[in-house]
Amino acid sequence: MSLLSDLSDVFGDAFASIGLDRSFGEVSVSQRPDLGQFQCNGALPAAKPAGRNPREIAQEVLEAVSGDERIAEMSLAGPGFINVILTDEFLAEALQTVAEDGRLGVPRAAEALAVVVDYGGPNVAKEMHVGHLRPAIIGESIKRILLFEGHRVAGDVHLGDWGTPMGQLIVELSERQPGLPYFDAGFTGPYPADSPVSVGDLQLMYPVASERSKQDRAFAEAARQATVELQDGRPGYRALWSHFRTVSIEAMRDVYDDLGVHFDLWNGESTVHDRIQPMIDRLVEAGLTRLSDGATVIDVADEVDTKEIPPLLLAKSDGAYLYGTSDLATIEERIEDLDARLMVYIVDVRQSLHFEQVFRAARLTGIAGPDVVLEHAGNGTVNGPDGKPFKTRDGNLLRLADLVSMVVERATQRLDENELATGYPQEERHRIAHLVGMSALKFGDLHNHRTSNYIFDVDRFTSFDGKTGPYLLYGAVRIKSILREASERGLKGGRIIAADRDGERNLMLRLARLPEVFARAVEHRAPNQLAEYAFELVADFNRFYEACHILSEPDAARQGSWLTLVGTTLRQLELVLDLLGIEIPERM
RNA sequence: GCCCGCGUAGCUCAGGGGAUAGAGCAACUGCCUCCUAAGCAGUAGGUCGCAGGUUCGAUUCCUGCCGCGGGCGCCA
Repeated sequence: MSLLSDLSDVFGDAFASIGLDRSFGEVSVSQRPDLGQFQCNGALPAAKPAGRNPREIAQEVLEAVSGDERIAEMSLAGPGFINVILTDEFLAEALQTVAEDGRLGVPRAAEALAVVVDYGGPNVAKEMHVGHLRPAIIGESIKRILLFEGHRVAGDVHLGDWGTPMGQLIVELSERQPGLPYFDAGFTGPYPADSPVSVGDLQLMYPVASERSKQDRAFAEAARQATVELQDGRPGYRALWSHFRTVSIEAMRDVYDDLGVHFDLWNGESTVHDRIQPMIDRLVEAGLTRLSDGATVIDVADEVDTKEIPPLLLAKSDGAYLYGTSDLATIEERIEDLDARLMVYIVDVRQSLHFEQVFRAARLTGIAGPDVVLEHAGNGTVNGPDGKPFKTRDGNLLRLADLVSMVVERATQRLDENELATGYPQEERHRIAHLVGMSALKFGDLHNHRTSNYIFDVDRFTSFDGKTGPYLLYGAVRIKSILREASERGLKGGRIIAADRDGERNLMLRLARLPEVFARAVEHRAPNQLAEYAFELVADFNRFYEACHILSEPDAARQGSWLTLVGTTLRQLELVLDLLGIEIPERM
């Protein structure tokens, strides 16, 4: 399988052979490359329970392993570290296996699960802003990671399309355009096919209506009433709402398309509306709820809790549902309709208490059985250069569409400054600028840990130097260029042979590490692990490129080996960047 | 008040119980008759917030404190 698991087996056997637990044989990549490629520290934790000296144990393990043809050198160091260096022949064989593997060494999950990744969460009629950036980028990556692991994954944008704001907009519009048939209770239809409002109109109306609800009690009451009627199915309101939803989705899709973020499901709170009342009735009948100040709640606190967990509100005292209610019903819907076994929510970490409540409620009510995993993989925020939440000069949240065009404009400037992609057709140049911009944006975001807040800095992200998206794209394009040139000269990749210099050996060692990195990314839902790997891979390739002049190499076998190595590097880079949602241009 | 997260190089950030804590930027020194120099090689830069504890070993796990941010039933 992977180099690390193979080596762990070897050392596990050795520990077993001297009567110690084989789990002590775990091998990791060396932290001291000057002393070895890999290390096994098992003798240290093994010493205490065995009541023995760790160096003595390490010495016996070392002797038990010695003679293994795959290992070129071993040494005992410090209090009981075992350093390992592989033979170049074995390393070459291992890489040959990676090169021949369609999955580049990464195993599939033992069991393919139906998974829903819930990310996005924009609201109908409301402009998308910076706050929607991280869930979109991280969610897209986590979806791709789980998909590659072999699961059946559906990404759900999960719109906010069913709450009080919908009623507010209906009332607001009824005042602005009272003559529309949607407001005429006696109208028998059919309603116009075209929306009476554009998404721009909605986005202007939204804050106005929202503000009025706070100031004007009559308006708020009318909005509440409209919301109830909408949810009860009043035809005119439903028809109008449907227009709101449609024009909003069109606008969202434009932004998401620019970001390369794609959803399988455009569901929302409204999707589960019909399930909510029956669900509540059932829970009430089962005695799982209670009334609290007129509201229907479900207690989710547990005696062993160290913190106070308030009950989840299923229905307000006026009978209206809350978002926790639809979240609970959505869990039920996904299990029943999609047979979902894992749901991952990529939502701001600040919502963690809410998810804790919803997940507990799902458990307590039996909606989610023990075979269903519910997970809130929270994300941090995007901050401005001052370290505070990103705002525009006038104090508003930056529109996501503006952020995207800002990055693409800066990327275009960078191309100009560096006289790159000059002489290309205008259309290709635009495309390259877009891809460079997106790589900058996404890598700038994803190389941070999922839960950290980070400072957004266009200049730094779009820089052509250092740890940036453009650096990765450059590396990938350079590799493509070499392979194109090789192909034109009729050169072909051959079997990988033993490395004879560091630049080559280090690239091989890097390429063998993907399985562990991928496993870690899956386990922690941590795309930054893959982002870091992509950077290290390109950096190792650049060193290899410096040390090994591929196209002029006179030894045909070595040149063939190098070409396979270059090809494998490109395939891994394409895979990893694709898992991050980053697309590579053909040239730049 | 209770709970959650963060505090690592001048800046932006990684870091999986292990040895000498890393990267990028910024600073400084080198390398283009050679596959894209958007690159490579090197130098310098640290009480890992503070104090305890667990451990053979703690930046990592636990407790307390300080600082910053966030959350805490009828919004989402």
